[in-house]
Amino acid sequence: MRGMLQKNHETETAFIEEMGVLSQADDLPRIAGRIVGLLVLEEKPASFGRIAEKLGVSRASVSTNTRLLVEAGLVERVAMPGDRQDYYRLAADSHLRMLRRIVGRMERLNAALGAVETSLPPEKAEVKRRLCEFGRFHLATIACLNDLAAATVDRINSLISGSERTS
Amino acid sequence: MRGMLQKNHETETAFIEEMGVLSQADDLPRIAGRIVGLLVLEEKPASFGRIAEKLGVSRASVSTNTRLLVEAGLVERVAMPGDRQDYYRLAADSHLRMLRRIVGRMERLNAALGAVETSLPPEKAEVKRRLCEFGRFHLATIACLNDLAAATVDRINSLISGSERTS
DNA sequence: CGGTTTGTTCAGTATTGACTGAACAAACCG
DNA sequence: CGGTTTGTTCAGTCAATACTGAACAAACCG
Repeated sequence: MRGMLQKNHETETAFIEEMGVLSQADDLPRIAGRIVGLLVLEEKPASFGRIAEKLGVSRASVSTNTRLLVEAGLVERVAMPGDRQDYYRLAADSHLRMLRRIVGRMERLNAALGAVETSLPPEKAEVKRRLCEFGRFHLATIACLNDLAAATVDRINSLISGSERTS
Repeated sequence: MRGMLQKNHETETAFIEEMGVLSQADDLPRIAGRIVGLLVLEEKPASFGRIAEKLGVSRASVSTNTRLLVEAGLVERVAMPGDRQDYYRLAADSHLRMLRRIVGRMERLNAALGAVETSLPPEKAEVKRRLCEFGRFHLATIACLNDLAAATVDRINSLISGSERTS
């Protein structure tokens, strides 16, 4: 039984660390990703102090990274009545936000791509063709992800209307 | 006219730099991304020396990063008859490879996610529900991207069979 | 009020890993 | 063979930035 719990704990930290690594690929500090990972696994909103303690990081880091996450819309700050501490939980649409971040990056690349394509002299037909294909591919990916986002919005809406959020 | 060319050059370097930044989000050094950007814009396969010169980086960096890119399947090393230098060009399916890298990362996260979900005690129903939704979302995204990949494979095949690659 | 708890900010440290230079290996050339 | 060109490798440097500690501000409590 003890072994079970230990193993459980290990997989949890593994998951949290994995989220941390992943976050680096998303222009976010590793701690930010670990916070997200922790919040995914938390039953109730987690207090500022709890986050610092559980992850073993300074309060400064918690402050900075929660701010980043709230700005990115991935995490929500919630107030607990009768407690002065700040509490945090995953945003209901955190998936969407992550998706939108990816899409945003692709769109930025696409803009640079379009600019260079139009500024290219006509004799570079082969390069133009390649750029065009590149752009087409990106647009297809963006469209695909946007569809997914729309579908997810629907799912969330139906979930929320179906059963009210546990406060 | 001179201004045109200048502007053209600026957008090209802007594009190359953008690719460099993007590559960091893909676990690749910035120079690797810049090499890809350069190869996108090159009419013919680019020589080892040309890459180093155009990007203003050391031969060591070119060597390391081309190796990374070839290993990742994003770039191909080609031989030019009568020239001892190595030449590089974009892989025909470079888009796909990038896509697969993204999918691979999502699958890795999904594995950690599944592990923690099964190891979780039954009383944490809310967390389980959240994890399940998270996983479902990832699976949907992966499926979506795989469809896109399949479609792209078709496009490439038809392109190749339609007009032979200009050597 | 002073004292405590909580959160922010910022200067400084520490770490990570990209990038380089130099030494090396290999293939060509005279 | 020596000399040249090309590519690789590796130790070391450098830069970017994540993270911390400490000083600070703000809100609460006695």
